[in-house]
Amino acid sequence: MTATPPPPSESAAPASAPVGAPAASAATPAFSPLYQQIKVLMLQSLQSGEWKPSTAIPSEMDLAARFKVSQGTVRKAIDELAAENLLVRRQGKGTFVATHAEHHVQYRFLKLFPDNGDPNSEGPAQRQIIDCKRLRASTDVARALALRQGDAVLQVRRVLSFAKVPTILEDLWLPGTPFKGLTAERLRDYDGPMYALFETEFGVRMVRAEEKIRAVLPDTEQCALLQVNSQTPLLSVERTAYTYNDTPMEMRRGLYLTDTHYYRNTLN
Amino acid sequence: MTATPPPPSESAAPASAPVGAPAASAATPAFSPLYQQIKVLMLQSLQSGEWKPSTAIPSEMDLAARFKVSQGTVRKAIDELAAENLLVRRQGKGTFVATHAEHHVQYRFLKLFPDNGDPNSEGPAQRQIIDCKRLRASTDVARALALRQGDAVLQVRRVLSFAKVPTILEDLWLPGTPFKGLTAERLRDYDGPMYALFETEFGVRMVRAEEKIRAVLPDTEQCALLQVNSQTPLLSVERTAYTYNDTPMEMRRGLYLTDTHYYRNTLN
DNA sequence: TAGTGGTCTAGACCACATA
DNA sequence: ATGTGGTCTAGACCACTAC
Repeated sequence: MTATPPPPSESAAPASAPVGAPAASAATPAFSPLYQQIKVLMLQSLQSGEWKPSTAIPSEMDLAARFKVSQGTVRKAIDELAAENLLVRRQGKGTFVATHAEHHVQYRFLKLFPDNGDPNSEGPAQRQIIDCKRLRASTDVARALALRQGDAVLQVRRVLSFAKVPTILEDLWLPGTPFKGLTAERLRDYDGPMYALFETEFGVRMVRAEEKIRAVLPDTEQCALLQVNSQTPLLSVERTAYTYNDTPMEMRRGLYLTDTHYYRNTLN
Repeated sequence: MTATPPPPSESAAPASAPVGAPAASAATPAFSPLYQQIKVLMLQSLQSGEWKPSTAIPSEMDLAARFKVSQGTVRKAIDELAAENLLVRRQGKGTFVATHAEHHVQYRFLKLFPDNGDPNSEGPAQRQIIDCKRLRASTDVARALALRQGDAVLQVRRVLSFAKVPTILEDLWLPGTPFKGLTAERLRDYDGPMYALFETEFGVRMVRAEEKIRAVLPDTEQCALLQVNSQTPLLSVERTAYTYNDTPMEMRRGLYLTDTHYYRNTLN
C-alpha cells in the first residue's frame, strides 16, 4: 500500500481518505491518525521477520522517506512501539528490535525477587527440565492458546532453584505447530532465558503477558518436586504470553515458594 | 523562577544555561531538556495545591506563554505527566488533574478480580472498619514511611466483603501528622475509595505504589475476621504508597482470599 | 566527519466539546 | 463560533557514537 500524506496547507483538496483504508467494506469508523497507520506497517515488518530481534531498523529519515511522511510522524510511531517495549532507542546508534536475549536483565517477565539483597547476589538460577512431551490440548489449554481441543501441544515441566533451593515449579504449554522440534535436550542445552530460545530457534517473540495470581497449597507431587510439605502455602502464577497481534503463544502455570522471595509489582 | 528559552536559530549566543539551574553548586551534571524542566515546574504546581485534583490546568497555550516556551514543549511535558497518570487529557475540554474520586474505575490500585464475570457484576464492596487507633511507629513501619521509630502513626484495620463474603483483611499505617484528625467515624461515613477521602480531606494524593506479594497462612485472629480456617492459603499483599516526589505516605498489608478471586497483573 | 536519535520551534489544520 | 487537545509538517540545532 502507499502512504499518501495529507496535502500541504495551500491545497484545498478534501480531506484525504485514511491511508490504507481502501474504498471497500465501509461500516467501520476506519479513521486513524497517520502515525498509527505507520505503526501498523512497522508492526508488520516486525512480525514478518523483515526486522529481526537485536538488529537495527532503518533510521527515522529512511523510514520517513519510505512511508512518504515527515520524520516527526515516524518518530511518534516509534515512540509508541518503544513504550510497548517492542523497540529500543539508542542515541547516536539507532533504533533496535527488542529481544529477550543479550539483555542485562535476564528473565524480563519474572517478578520474583529475593527478600535480602539484589537479584544478582544470589547468582543465576539453576534450571532443571523435568519433562517435555507432546500431547493433545485439554479444554483449558486450548482456550488459552486459541486452539481447538485435541490439537497438538507441547508440555514442559521444569524447576528453578536459587542458591540450590528449589523455588519455582513451572508447567508450560506451547502450541505444537510453531514449536515443532522442541525437545527436553534443546531446552537443557540452551544457556539463557527460555524466551530467548523461542526467539532464536523458533522465531516466536513474546511481547506481552497476563498473569493471574492466587495462594494455594501443593499436592503431593508438587511437594516432592519443590521439597516442601503439604502445608506450605505457594503462589500460583498462571500466565498467558502473547506475540504480536495479541496471539497467545504460551500458557504457563508456576508455583512460587515465597518464604525467602516475593513477587514484586508496581502500581501507577 | 523564570524560564529562558534557548535563542532562536539566527542567534549565535552560547547555549543558555539550564533553566532553573542557578550558577551555584556545580558538580552535578545539571543538564536537562527544557520539557523536563517544565515538567518539574508543573509537578510543583500539583504538589503545592495550585492545581487541585479533578480541576483543569491551564491550556497548553497558556502554559506555553507562562513558561515562555513553545506549545510543543509544554505538550511533551504534559505527555509524560499523563503517562504517569498524574494528569488526564480530554480532547476538546482540557487537561485535568487525575483523582482517585469520581472515576468510573473505583479502587485504581486494587488488582483483585472475580473469577467469573466482571468487577461490576458483583456490585460494590462492603467495607467494615474494625479499628482506627493512634500509636507509635514500629521499626518496620517507621522505615517504610520514612519516619523515626516511635513517631505517631495511625493504624487502621478493615475488612472488605464481596457479595457478603469477607475477602480482604487490611491493616494500614499512616503518618500521624498529615492525617491528624482521621477517625473510624470519618472512614465509616465516607462513601468512596479511601484514597479519595485522603485527597479531599487531607490533601494527600497517592500517585504510585509498590507491592510485595507472598502466599501465607492466617493466624487465629485473621481466621476469625475472614471466616476461614487456618489451612486456607491467602495472598499477602504488602504495599507502600507514595505521593509526589516519591514520599511514602502509607504502608498497607492486605490478606486476600483467592478462592473466587485472583490478583491480575500485566507484563510488558 | 558523518550519521543517528533527541530537543525545540512555528505554524497549519483536524476533531471534539461547549455555548 | 470559539477554544481545547490531537495530528502533521519542516527545519534548525544538540548530544552521542562511530569511523
